[in-house]
Amino acid sequence: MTKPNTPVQKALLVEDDLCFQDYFKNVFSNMGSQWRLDFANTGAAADDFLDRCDTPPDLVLVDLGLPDTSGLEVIQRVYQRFSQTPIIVMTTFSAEESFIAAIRAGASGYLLKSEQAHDLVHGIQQVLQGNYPVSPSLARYLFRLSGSPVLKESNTAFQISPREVDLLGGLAKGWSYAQCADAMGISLNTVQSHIRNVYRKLNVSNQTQAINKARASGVIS
Amino acid sequence: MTKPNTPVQKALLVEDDLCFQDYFKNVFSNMGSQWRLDFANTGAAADDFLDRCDTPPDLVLVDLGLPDTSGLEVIQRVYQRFSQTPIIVMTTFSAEESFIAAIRAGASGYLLKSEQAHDLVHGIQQVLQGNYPVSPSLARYLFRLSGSPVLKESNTAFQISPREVDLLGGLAKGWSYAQCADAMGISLNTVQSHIRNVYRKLNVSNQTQAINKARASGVIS
DNA sequence: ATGAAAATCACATGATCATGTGAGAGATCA
DNA sequence: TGATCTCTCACATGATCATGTGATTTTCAT
Repeated sequence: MTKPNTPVQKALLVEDDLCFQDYFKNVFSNMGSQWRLDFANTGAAADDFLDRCDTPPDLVLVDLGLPDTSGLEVIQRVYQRFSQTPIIVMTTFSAEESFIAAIRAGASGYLLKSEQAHDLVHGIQQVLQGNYPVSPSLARYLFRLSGSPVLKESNTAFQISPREVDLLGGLAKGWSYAQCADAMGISLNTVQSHIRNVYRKLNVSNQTQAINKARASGVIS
Repeated sequence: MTKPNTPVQKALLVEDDLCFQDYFKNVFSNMGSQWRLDFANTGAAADDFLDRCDTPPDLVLVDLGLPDTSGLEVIQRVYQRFSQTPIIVMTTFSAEESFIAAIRAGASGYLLKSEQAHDLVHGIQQVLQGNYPVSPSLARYLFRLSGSPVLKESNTAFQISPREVDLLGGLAKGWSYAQCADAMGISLNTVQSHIRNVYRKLNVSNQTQAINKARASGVIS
């Protein structure tokens, strides 16, 4: 498929975890063809890079757990600017809800970081060939999704409001409702009201599940 | 310092995260001298390796977040067997409590995984030269510690039992007490009994705090 | 062998959380 | 303008969690 003298292709990795940056240097060294890897630690850095780009990148890898801005926004901006560039989403957890949102934002594939290195290589190569790879555990989810009533619920990509994020952040630190109420300057009743809405949006029924799901979706760090 | 023809030194990395294993291959390739890296995914695998060792390893790196057994136990066994071998502890988070315990168990240094690669190289080289490196954020903690009443509290290195770890694992997944009880095959009363002991050991007063502290100490992943 | 710690259970009670219903003020968008 | 959403609050109730006291068995190290 590839000519003897393959030109260097360039990829952008939007990822704040240094460990994972190095991991991907390794993954790309096993990819067969020549690759130049650029890194962006934050959404802002990714924007900078895209501004300075004269030619579209051949591949963009986005982590959904970025500190400053949602990885989804990065995907949207990349897609708006370079609609032909394949975008692969990666998350640490199996965040089913965010999958739908990521694909809608323009992602071409969705891989879990926990995959073995050669599976990642395979997934990336599939994207470059025009396919839409997803991790096995997500594929199972999609299978369940098709034609099931679950579709409607998960279809509405949830939107957690700023105050709800504040609250989740407090709870994630181990604060009680009363402490969160104090810190946020609202009443205990209001905290419970927010929690009720968060649980509905995330489709969970206790704190830990909510925190886990919020983390998995990149809502909180 | 090193002769022109430096002999190959061998290091053991006790770490279950594949990503970090790759990261360390990279770190060691920047170390200057020749290194042979061996890996152990679990505490049991580390024991196996040590049994088969004819000569002591030149360096042991231990992750405190192993799945089967506490990293502390690995440190103790390495120290008992090869008291001259430098042991470096690594954790993802800044776990002040476990620092004291790790040093007592025989560790020579304590580094955070979030450090830059060249800082890790530097820390490792310091250990090999007989120094006791710690990450900057931990150094701050130690400074605060000296001569402060905090010492007594953190001095009591907590030891979470296997069953307690099981329970924390279930809770971290978002399970209720009843679900944990079912999964563990014990009564709800026993779950509450375990929780009471965990809270006392970790000095916390709710689930999220316990999970956070357990994660930070490498008790659960 | 004696003490310490782990693991198991019971009973009990107050605190906190989860959930339901309802409602008013403000912002935004069609 | 009406619909929708966020943010705020109140009242209420059942479920779950946090904590105390006490007890038995097993295991493990001194």
